[in-house]
Amino acid sequence: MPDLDHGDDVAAVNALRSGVMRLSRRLKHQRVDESLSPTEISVLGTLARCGSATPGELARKEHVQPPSMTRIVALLETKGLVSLEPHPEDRRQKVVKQTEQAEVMLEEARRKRNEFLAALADGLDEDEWAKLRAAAPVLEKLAHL
Amino acid sequence: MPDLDHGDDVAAVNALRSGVMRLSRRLKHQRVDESLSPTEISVLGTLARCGSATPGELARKEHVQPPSMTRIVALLETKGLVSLEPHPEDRRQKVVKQTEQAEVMLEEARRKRNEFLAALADGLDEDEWAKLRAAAPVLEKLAHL
DNA sequence: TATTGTTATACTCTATAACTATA
DNA sequence: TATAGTTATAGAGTATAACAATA
Repeated sequence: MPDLDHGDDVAAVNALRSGVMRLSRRLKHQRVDESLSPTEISVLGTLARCGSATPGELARKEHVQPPSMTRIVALLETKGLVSLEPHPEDRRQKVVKQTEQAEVMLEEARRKRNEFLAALADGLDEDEWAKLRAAAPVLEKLAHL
Repeated sequence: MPDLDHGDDVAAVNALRSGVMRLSRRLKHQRVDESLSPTEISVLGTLARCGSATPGELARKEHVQPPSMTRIVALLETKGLVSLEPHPEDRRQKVVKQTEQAEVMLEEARRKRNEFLAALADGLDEDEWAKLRAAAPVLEKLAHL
């Protein structure tokens, strides 16, 4: 385990928390699609990686409560971005899958996101950008440890 | 400007956004003080660094609208964590300062935060932790570019 | 009896619009 | 006329509690 007693780590921890909270607020407003909340986009991203998942699995991965995921999945289904199928082995559960429309949407979203971050990245030098690139997967890991 | 056309950067951008959003959700729940929202804590952190600021300055730094900052400052004042003084040169403005109680609280908060992150950090190796440490200030910079 | 998911409800945080006071 | 801050109101997102269906 990293030694958190050092002053450097204490400062880093503060910067990390503060940076994550403020940046999340900015990203929340810089939506790739006005009709999609950050969590909805994140769910679609998860489905794109995992193929499919049950509402319960999605709730655990996104760190929201089951009733919240029920609502999110229902909204995504209304928008035609996911389909719900019965679970093959357990009739209590459901299987959430992304539709083809979601794949098209994600591709478009990726393009817009890159434009936004490219604009932000104008203020970063190559070294700073490299540090972010290196930390990105660690942030993801930290998010669901 | 970093070249965002590369596949690596596209993947990093996705991981960055997704990681920041999910981690922010976790941090939101892992509050150092149940009665303090993440933005309230962030405002206190800013005041600890800058000494004092006007509500308008705080709103810009935290990326919230002025009416939201009015409410946040009012809540912090109710809790005895900030004091409001008249601006010496402009009677429209106010000066927000942290109280001694806030300093004590922040010290306690830092201790609890470190416990929480130390627990999380159990799942990271030294190399991953170093990457986070390096990226933390860049995240902060990105948050208010 | 435990678990998955849903329904009903309430809360927290933030935004927008309209207003007041000062520059 | 422009700016700093406030008041009033609305909306988005999530949580908790209670419930239904299935294991």
